[in-house]
Amino acid sequence: MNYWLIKSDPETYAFEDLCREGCTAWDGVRNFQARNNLAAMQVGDRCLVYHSQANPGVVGTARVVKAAYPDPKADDPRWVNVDVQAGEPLVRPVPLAELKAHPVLAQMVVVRQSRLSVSPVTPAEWKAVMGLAKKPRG
DNA sequence: GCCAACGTTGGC
DNA sequence: GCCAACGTTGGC
Repeated sequence: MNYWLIKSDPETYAFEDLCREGCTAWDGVRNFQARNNLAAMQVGDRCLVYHSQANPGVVGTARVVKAAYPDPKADDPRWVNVDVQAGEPLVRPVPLAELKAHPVLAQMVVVRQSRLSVSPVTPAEWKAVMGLAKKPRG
């Protein structure tokens, strides 16, 4: 099982929207690197859901329930979607500033390459984020 | 609103 | 194939 981070602008589609829907197609990715990451996802993989823009940070988790398939809205079938199911909101969201300040998490792909919308997460990074999410304060 | 990083486009 | 110009994204 692998870990990933999927990014969304909450004004467009927030984690709360995913929780309300229960499950959604993660679509609209038009970047090769992000596409390759989507294509590598397997059913059962876990995702951190990250909000960009105002208050950037990790806000919740999700699970991959359907592996990559062509994005019906794309001209080119090589652009793919996956379906994800809402997991749990983090007890305390972890802001980007805390990722940057953390010795392990500062190395996360999303921190180093802020424009990449789908990125891999290592088990150690996942664990560290979950640890921070349980702390009452940074 | 500004700027940096990055991707894409188009001229050559 | 190179590179400058331009557009987009995201953090601050």
